[in-house]
Amino acid sequence: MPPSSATKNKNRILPEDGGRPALLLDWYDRHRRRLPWRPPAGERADPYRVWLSEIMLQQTGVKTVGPYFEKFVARWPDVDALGSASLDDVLRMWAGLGYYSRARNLHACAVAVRRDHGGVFPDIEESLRALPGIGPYTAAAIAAIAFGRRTMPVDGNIERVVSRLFAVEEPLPQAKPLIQRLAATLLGAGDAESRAGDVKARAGDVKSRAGDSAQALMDLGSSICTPKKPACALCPLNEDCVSRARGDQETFPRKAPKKAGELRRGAAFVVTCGNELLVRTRPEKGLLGGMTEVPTSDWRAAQDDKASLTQAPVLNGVARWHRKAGVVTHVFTHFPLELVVYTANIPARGRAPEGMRWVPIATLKDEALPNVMRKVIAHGLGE
DNA sequence: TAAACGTGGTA
DNA sequence: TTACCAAGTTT
Repeated sequence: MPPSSATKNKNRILPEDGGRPALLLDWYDRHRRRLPWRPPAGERADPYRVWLSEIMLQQTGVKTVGPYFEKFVARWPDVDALGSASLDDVLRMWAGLGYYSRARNLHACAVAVRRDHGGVFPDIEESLRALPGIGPYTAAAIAAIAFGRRTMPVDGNIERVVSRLFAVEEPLPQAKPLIQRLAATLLGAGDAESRAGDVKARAGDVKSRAGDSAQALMDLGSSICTPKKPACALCPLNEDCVSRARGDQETFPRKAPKKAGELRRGAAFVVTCGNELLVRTRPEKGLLGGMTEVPTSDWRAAQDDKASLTQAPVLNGVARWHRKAGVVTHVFTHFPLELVVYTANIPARGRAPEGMRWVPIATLKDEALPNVMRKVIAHGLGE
């Protein structure tokens, strides 16, 4: 149970919400970060930019996203432009950012907004939630930040802030519904007259400053209420924080440790002919879906180099494989990978094997190459 | 419901 | 260095 502010301080009459929403917004007005997708204080955010940034920011740091966001809005200034682009162009621009299903869903979402919503983002959480790549968090974030709807998106930052503020003992992810309810208490009251679906609701929605409240919690989580060594002395909610009062704030949120994935091994084949490289496109679904790669063997926990070599592409029997010294290592979310690299330089560039193609090495930077493949190619082409 | 899904930063 | 974390969604 959250502490009752009324009982906490008997000498003051506090609002039902304990005054936390006001403290939070006051802090935000003084400390809000300037970010590429944020308009100046007080200005309405562009739904397209909010959506694009929210998709990119899923499990991805602000610093990493910055340059990608700028590239995207420069090339595709609105959702209509993005929906008119080819999926391949979008994947190429996304290469290196990771979680590539996001790029596919991004494109599919832009197409759907054009086709089903007249090129305008719906301003209702439920309709947003129905679009590709938009889950519960992102729907609430867009509704609150771009449209002023009175709803509270809950991301990893807010889970941490709220679980500490109220000392939520239930572990994640079971605690999500409880944290969602507690987080919503940090929204301003809005207009008592407002009702969902009512035209008047907009006035109440805007009054609650839901978007600013959510972003305030996220800024708080990233700069003050950090995972380790939180700067509680600077926190606008510190007097209200249950875990801080007990001194065990760093132990929240409660979470079961996750098991590490098993190392997988395989071989990658860097085949050149003059200034061209042999590549192929991965299947649409699954790991690195739709991205470009050099041919590789399977990646398995129990894989030896000899078995890998038997899976080399067949190049009219002319290929002389050279085992490159060392290995390329890469860590995915759910398993680490170790690839040995074989190279071959063939004299005459015959037809590429089934499902593969030759690309000029000079244009590789324009390919939809995930970072693991950039590492492999750099290793194979290096000294 | 739990596992799949990238990459880079931080301690 | 290992381990965790980052504005989660999909299946």
